[in-house]
Amino acid sequence: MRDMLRKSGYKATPSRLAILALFKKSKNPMSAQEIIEVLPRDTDQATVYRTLKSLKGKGIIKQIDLRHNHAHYEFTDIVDHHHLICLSCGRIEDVEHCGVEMMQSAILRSSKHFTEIRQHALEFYGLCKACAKRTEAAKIMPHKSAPL
Amino acid sequence: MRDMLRKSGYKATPSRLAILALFKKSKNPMSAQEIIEVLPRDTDQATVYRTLKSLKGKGIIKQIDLRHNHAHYEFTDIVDHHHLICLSCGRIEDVEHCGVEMMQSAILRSSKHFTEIRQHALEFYGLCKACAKRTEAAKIMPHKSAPL
DNA sequence: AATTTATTTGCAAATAATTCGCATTTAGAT
DNA sequence: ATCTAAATGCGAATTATTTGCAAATAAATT
Repeated sequence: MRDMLRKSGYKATPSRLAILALFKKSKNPMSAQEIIEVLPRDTDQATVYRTLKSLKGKGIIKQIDLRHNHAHYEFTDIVDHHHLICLSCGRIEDVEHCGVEMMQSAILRSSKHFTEIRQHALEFYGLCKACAKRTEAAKIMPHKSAPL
Repeated sequence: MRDMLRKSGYKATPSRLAILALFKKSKNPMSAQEIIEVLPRDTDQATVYRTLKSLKGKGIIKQIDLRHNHAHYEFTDIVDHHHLICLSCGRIEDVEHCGVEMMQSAILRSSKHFTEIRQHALEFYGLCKACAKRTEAAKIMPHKSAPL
């Protein structure tokens, strides 16, 4: 962790180490607010936002869009993966090994204006089993910070 | 347009018709602010946001994540497509016919908790030719409301 | 170990982005 | 032409994120 920060040209401060530790152990993407709440109360929100931006800039974490009205972030794994997100309860499940990389060269070849793809985001929105069961297809009651 | 709204159970008001017209003619995803600015000054921002939410709820438009710090929306086409987004200048190009639908049944089969996929989002972030040319690989100067 | 300095932090206040309550208006049904 | 539920405008509230600046501190240097 320390080294990871130093190699990126950042100082290894307690806040940053704490935030990185959080990311390492959390299995779901986290929002800035979630991090602020979980963190021992001595780190200011400005610091959290600044840290997220720095880490994102170096590719240590990446931003995920869950269609809530704020950003989520997660540790950048070796294995790139994507997400299944329940439209009703917000539950998240990882999807490993998407074949998207294979599409990229084909996409670039047929693109008028682009030469290079550096990242991609792929999320699936649907219903988890629990919600599908208690929900007649049409009537979805989205959770508090949820989409639809 | 009128019918589209009525069939969805909404009244066909001038604001809504104007917003739908905008979506129909715009080739890029639009943010709430862009819509508010372009619209003749007699539609309130609250109305715009409410309309976006309604249209999104019925699937008439869909929300797109461009990693700016606000949502974008675009008309839901018959042909589903995705986007190439330039990390440097923000330029957007459409990508037609992604093969993602074919992945969905495989994904559901191997999922522990999900039974149904209703939507997906797939965006590619990279560099357009112009930016790739004037930018030494490492130093990207992101545009105002841009990511990285 | 003490000193130095460029980074980083906390705080408080600013700016964005989005939503809400409520009185008034209006589309579309009767 | 009348009625009514739905939609709008307005202002104010919330939520999300960013900024300026003085004080604190990690790590390089002596």
